Amino acid sequence: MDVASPSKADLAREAWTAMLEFFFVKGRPKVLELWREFDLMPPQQMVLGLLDEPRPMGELAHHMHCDSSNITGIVDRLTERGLVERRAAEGDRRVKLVALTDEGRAMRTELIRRRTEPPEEIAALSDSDLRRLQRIFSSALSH
Amino acid sequence: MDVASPSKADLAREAWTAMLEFFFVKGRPKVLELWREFDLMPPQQMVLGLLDEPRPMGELAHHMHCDSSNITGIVDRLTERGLVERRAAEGDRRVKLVALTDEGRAMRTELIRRRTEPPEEIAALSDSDLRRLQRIFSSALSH
DNA sequence: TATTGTTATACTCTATAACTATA
DNA sequence: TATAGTTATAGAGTATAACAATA
Repeated sequence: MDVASPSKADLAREAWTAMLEFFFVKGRPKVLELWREFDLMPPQQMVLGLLDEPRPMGELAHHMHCDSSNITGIVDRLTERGLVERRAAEGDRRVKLVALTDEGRAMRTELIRRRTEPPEEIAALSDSDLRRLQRIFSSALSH
Repeated sequence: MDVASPSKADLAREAWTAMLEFFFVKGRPKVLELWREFDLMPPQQMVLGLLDEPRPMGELAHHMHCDSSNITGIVDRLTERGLVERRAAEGDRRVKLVALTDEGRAMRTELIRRRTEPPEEIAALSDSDLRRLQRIFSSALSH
């Protein structure tokens, strides 16, 4: 092993470490900023984000990798804020569909707009870098 | 605006969205896995990660972007587990230094090793992609 | 007076287990 | 019996405000 040319595994680990640091440490202030701006904790933001259409409680729990009992509380709080409502599902009366209210839909749109605003360090990259990132992570998401 | 060549702002937003999805949605199971594996919640992992050397409570709070009252509880729980201890700081008796125990140091090493293991989707990238990622995010971290 | 860290309080998230209504 | 969702409970994270010890 040549010290000047690290193994591929080392290279991957270095790159991964830098990315973790960027997203989970340097990016933390932005998470806190959105939390305060919308007065929505991350799990509430996640539920709002999932509601592109009405979805059953269980489906929300599945996508959030948490127990469905948590979803009850999260949806309760979103309901108290007037952002979502529970509806009956046709065909199975055990199922409750969570649907956005008009206010919830407006907040979801604004939240997504803010969440997807790239930070300066990304926005300033070259077209070549941006295209490469887009390709790498779109591909990673479909694997 | 040509539909086939999106503006740079759009390109940046697309790339950023894919990255957010990859790290915060697709990556969530790995976060939960480490949580269970070490029985350490993310904030406890973060404190352990910061302790490359003994640090004052306030410095931990600063790096975690949270109130110092939270650190009291987190350090209490790490102390009960025998992973860290509070020490007096020389020169200012108000300050308490949080230091790893031997057991804490061993767990920190293992935790960092596991955290920095790149997922398959990254490990499988070409050398060229990996080098590009390394360059982009190292640079982003120093800005 | 100002700063460091703790305590008190309230709310949210998280999991597990027991429960209700429905299938 | 099995499933969808809720309730009960306990532990952890978060913030704010009030406090003790020290500077």
